[in-house]
Amino acid sequence: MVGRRSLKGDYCPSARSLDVIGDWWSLLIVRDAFDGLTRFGEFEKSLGIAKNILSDRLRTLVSRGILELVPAREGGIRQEYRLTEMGRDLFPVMVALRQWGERYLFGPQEQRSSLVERETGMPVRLDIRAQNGRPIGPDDTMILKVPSQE
Amino acid sequence: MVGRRSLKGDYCPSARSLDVIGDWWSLLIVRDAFDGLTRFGEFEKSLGIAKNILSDRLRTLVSRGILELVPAREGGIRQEYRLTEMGRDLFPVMVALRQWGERYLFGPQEQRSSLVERETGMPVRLDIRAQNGRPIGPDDTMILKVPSQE
DNA sequence: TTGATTGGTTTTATAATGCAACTTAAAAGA
DNA sequence: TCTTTTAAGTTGCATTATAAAACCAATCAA
Repeated sequence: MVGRRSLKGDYCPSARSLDVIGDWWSLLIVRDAFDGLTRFGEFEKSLGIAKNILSDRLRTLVSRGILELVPAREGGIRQEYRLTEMGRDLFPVMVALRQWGERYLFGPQEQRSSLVERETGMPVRLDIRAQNGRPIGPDDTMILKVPSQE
Repeated sequence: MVGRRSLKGDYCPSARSLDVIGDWWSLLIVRDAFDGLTRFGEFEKSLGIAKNILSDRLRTLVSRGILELVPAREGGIRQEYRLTEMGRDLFPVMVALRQWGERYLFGPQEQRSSLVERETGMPVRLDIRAQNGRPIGPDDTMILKVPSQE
């Protein structure tokens, strides 16, 4: 590899997002962070990731504003990795990935973790709607490219 | 690398999804497919991806059921890559990535492509709701792990 | 039927990844 | 206080994935 082309300058927001969080590990770390993990060792154990890679990914996620390094809390913890607002706003991405995986990557009887509303225990729903609230699919939409890109 | 650990057996649907589409290129190819691209050369030109990598990714996406290889359409086209239903169902993932990128990865005046409803030209909205329709965020939810995982 | 285009494969170089061993500093224990 | 343990990395090396470019075969246009 001579160096991956950056998509920072791409006019497509999806492309820029993937440029920032589109590698193998970053979203898995974010998933674990949503799940309440905060410490280096917790991520390491949960993901089975090599220490140097985890170190690099955490550093990158912090530098990009998705995680922040909180110096300490109580009881001897040195530092914690916590989701920033930017990181928490990846919630819809995680939910969308989860829904797709549930539908296509599990057998009918297969056990899976599930995301539920805290109060009711009912599953969470994600849907795409037009401004008027009507649910829509890909065929109801189109991409407006920026002029210079055409 | 000695071979990335597969997450096929993970109980978390997000993890399995990332195992399938979590590499650098796959979702970019899917994005282009949503945008109407179907031919090898179109993807190559749009993404600036090396041919061997594109070839490998397309083969993988087909083998996983996200794209399908349609033999021909009209006028001597050899073959086309088209989204399957499984692939089209990645739409919410793409929209979620797009919304996040729009919010955090563009300057206020910066040009960007936008996803709009075809009929009205109005932007598309994505939201997460409880079963009763109330919009909710990450703090309103929790993960139910499978028993054996605990 | 010749030349160009499409859709790849092969080859080779380099960057990313993973593993294991090592380091450092803080926490816990005696 | 001094030692031991643990957490959180860093470093070095082997391996794999990726990229670029050259090559190749089947179409397609003329």
